[in-house]
Amino acid sequence: MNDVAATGISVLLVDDHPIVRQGYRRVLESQGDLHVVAEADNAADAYGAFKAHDPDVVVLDISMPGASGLEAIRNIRARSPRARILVFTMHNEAVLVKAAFSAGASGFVTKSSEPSAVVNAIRSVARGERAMSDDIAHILAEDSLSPTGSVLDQLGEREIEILRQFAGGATTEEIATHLNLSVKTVQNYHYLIKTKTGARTDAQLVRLAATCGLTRI
Amino acid sequence: MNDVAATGISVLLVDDHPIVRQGYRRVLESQGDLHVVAEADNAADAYGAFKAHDPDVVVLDISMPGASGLEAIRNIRARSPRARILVFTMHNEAVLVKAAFSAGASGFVTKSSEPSAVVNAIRSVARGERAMSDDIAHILAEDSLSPTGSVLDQLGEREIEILRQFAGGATTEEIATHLNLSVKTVQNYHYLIKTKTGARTDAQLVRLAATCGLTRI
DNA sequence: ATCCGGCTTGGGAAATTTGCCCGAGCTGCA
DNA sequence: TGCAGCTCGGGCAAATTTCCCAAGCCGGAT
Repeated sequence: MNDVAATGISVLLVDDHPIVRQGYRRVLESQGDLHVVAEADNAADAYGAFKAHDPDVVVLDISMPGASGLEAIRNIRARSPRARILVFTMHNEAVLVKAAFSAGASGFVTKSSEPSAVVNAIRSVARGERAMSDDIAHILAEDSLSPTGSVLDQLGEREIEILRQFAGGATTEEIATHLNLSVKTVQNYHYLIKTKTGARTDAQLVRLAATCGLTRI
Repeated sequence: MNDVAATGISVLLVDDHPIVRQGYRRVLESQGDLHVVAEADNAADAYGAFKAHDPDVVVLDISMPGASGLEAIRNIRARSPRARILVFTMHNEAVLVKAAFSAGASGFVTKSSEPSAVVNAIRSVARGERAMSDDIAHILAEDSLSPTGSVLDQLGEREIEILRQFAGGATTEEIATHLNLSVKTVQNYHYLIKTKTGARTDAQLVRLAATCGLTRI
């Protein structure tokens, strides 16, 4: 491996919003040492782009249609354990953060962070360090202290993803398509989530998701 | 800068993610005719910034924490009816689009749009035209409904009451009992409300009720 | 090595709800 | 008088939800 510090840091941007990618690209490139060598707008393309360009850092938003972003992380890491992945998203739920790290992410930064925090996180991750924004650290700290787990802790990763999409207004079929599952499976998850959380109504489910920060209203 | 009209279009950016604002700013300013004169990261500051800078166009994401973005639109328009507001968000639910337009927005563009579509929308809005991205036009076309009013204006007294209880988490039977109606009638109202508002999902209904202040979450 | 438990994925079948059509009573209004 | 709109519910096919079950997989415990 050559010296990253001398040549700069190559970045693969993964986000489903074209304009957002454009913006990030400009912000990162204005730093001088960061170079966006490729972009992808979905989890499926992310690994292809990674393979083709072998970037130092992958910056990706985990809230994408198609396969879950967590899926993408595992995907990339399974084939390239050296990969450095920085999750960059608007979500800040403790369960999500933990899921991302255990999936193999090297860092987790929210979009509420200052641009400087984001670029510093990219540099940290490129050096092989772990990185997270202050708000994430705070949330993880609180979480580790609280004896009463959030309701979401009872839910598996898939369940959380489905709950998020459901609360966001997606139909069962849309979720099935996004996640490449059968409608039947999504229906079963829907039911499972309700029983696990104790919600007796779809509306209660949405409120629950909202109060847990899974969705914004 | 003497004549704004001759020198380009001044823009106020409202989005709660600093990095995202940075990115938009760079994308817009690279166009030459667009100038970001101010930014705000919440609905409350948006009007202050508007008053201070009198921009030609306000570009804002309605999915912000704190006060609803719709609130912000109404706020600005109430005091400055000339204001041109372009909603720029990742959401693409028909109910939200209609709510935004009836709140006084001049345009609605999703973040899935190409950057060129976004800047063109800004130019259109600056000229006083209405603008929306193709996906939004498609969604509204499908929706193909009555000329607007606030979404709640289409609903009768009973419908609103039932929507409130439903969004609050009540079961169909519970609502029927509370209001002394047959379950069948409540079911019919449920259906009616969905078709009238264009909500395709119970979750969308809850979100709608929440954004209209019918229920708190 | 083996077993256990949990996650994920779906089948099946009964129960319930939805989607959409309908009619009827009531009110206000032209 | 008549129309229009809200309120209330029946009917019925289609879809969804509700439960229960099974199989594969994986990680941890024995």
